[in-house]
Amino acid sequence: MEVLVDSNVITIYQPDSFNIKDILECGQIFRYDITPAYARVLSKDHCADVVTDNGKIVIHCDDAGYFYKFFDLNKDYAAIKKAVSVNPFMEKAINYGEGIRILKNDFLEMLISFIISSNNNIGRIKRSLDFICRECGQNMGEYYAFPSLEALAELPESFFLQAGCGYRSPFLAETIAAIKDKFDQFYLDLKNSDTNSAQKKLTSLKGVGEKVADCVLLFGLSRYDVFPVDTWIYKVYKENFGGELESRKAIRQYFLGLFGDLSGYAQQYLFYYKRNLDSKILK
DNA sequence: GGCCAGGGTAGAA
DNA sequence: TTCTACCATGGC
Repeated sequence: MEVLVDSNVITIYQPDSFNIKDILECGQIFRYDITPAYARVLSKDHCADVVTDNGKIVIHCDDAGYFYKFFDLNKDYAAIKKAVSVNPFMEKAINYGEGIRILKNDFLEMLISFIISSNNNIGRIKRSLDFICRECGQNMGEYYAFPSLEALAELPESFFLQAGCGYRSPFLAETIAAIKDKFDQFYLDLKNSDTNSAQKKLTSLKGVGEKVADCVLLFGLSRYDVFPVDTWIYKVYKENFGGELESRKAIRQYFLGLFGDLSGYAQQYLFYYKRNLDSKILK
């Protein structure tokens, strides 16, 4: 595909592996609106409007450099698909989610979002995050930014309860308090750590277990040698990979052995396909 | 009205 | 180290 980048517009001619519906609805992002005609995507304090016409994709945004990276446009997804297409089920999953790209999203936003995600559903996660941004994020005119860490640190636990975060509210308040004065160093530490020790550092935060840490690593730190095991992955392992393992940790290791450094991509195809298949969401 | 959702924590075994 | 009970909340 050919990508043209202007200051506020990105144009993709003959797109390959880019379908905005697949990208937004595969569970990696919670702040977006989508209609058949167009989609609005929010990340940190940025906003992009995506329209598809005649097989050409046009992205109007506030910072084309940010969204060129965000949409991972400098990557060959055809090669990734070929590599993770290890069996007929994977072929079907990849065919279903052919337009998926793993977004390079904001680390802090991913950390907060996936703490909220635990034992929760995507609809409620979206509503909680929307409330938090509307009440606490900067008003950008047509949308609200994700709140700064300083703004988040001002919020009492009761605010998160009001946002519908339930029993995760004290986890959020505690984790925000723990990182607020050392965020830059914490972030640099993670960037400079191998994936296993980065996961350990993340799980030391309240509300962050192995699965949430894997999601933060995948979507917020561009680590692809991870494999978040949620309820859908557990199901697809049991029902479609003939799995006899029981623990999430063992299932994670099984898939890491299968997909290696491309595990994160494979996981997204599986999650999206299985969830939509079982929920009878047709394309 | 019980089950489920992009699970994690604390305490017991 | 692994197992269990419990955790808010809304949609179905």
